[in-house]
Amino acid sequence: MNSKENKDIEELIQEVAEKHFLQKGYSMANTLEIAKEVGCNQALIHYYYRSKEKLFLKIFENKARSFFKSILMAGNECDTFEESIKQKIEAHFDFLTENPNLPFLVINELITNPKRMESIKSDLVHLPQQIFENLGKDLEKEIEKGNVRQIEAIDLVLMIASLNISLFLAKPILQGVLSMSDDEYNMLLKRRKAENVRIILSSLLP
Amino acid sequence: MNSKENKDIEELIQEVAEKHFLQKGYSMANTLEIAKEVGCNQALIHYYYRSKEKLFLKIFENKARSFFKSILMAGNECDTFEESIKQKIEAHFDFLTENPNLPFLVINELITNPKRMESIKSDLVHLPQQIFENLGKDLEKEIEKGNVRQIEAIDLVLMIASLNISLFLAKPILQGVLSMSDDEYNMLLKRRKAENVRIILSSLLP
DNA sequence: ATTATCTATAGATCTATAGATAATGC
DNA sequence: ATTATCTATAGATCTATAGATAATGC
Repeated sequence: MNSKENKDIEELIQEVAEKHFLQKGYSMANTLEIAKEVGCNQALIHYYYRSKEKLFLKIFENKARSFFKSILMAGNECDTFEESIKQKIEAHFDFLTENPNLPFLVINELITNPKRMESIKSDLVHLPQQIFENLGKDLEKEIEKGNVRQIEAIDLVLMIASLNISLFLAKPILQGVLSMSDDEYNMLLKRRKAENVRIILSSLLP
Repeated sequence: MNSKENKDIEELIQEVAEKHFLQKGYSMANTLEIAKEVGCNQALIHYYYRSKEKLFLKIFENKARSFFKSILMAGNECDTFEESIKQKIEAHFDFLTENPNLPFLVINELITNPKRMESIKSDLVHLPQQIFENLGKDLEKEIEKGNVRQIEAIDLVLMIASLNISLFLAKPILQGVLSMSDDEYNMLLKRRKAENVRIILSSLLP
């Protein structure tokens, strides 16, 4: 509340909307509840953003971009290959810790509404390039040196993303089915972060 | 069409609804379109199932149960521990191949609507037991023998589930961002199935 | 007679817009 | 004067129900 009072309502609408979209996805979020939480009426959202769809896209395109980039962002100035992979995994994990609902949003929207892909595709055409130019070349070198078994960059990226992201998608399952408390869940996260590094590095050995 | 004509409309409604719920989730599926595809009017769905919610629960409870059981169902009559883990991973993977949208449905519903958990919880209270009674004990034995490193059953289950399920959740990403064709995606699946077995087994080594 | 299926529509929910009013900047 | 905010409501969409009609089984 305190810090909110000073802000632009326009900005505040976007922040609250972001929260709602991340928790419920596009179709289950609604402008009336967003307005309620902002403390304005529902029409004002349209005054600033024209439509629910435009408001969503403004948020989603940014979020999706950072989601996809998060896996490649770190570890580029490391001494050893092993260290750079470790950095990537941990940075990705930390990003997810800060954005725990983001995988749900991106996956949910891309599965239920294929048109979403079009709106973010232009941001992402360079992604395969980036993967292959950086990680792919590093991998090739290490494979040649005999430090790493034959593996494609895409498989490594998939493995990292899978092991990290699943933990955040599975939160309600872990808490509901296995009756984990918040504390237990957080402890699991911490343990899995280290485990994921270990698993992935050991799976790269020849 | 051919085989559909003979069936009960009641049964047909459930089948079509299942398809729609799996593709769109509860809130984005609607009874009018289900009726259209069935070839009846929308009121008939309520005649048989009373409400959209009741129709959904009838489907979801079954589906969720099989989703959770799928990871434990195989490999109980194997000669070696290694073989039994391999069987479990592959059986789980094959189950997902037959039910590629099921992870989306279960995860999506549990994240967006916490009440769903209540409706399936009674089916699942025995799950932790099952995990620990079977897999947990096997693991302990192997750890004692020195064949397997120290690891908890829950971590092994998480690893298997993560690596397998992610591939099916990521389908639109793989096809959209990396421009994979159906064929390429299916080849990736096949490769990953073998890879997942390999990764998991190697990660269990001391 | 009973069960299955249809038509028609009420009622809820949600987005979007028109038009009124209040706040702000010059 | 212009911009921000509000009230009120149209219009779309969807679920659910009431009541009519058709099909079925005895």
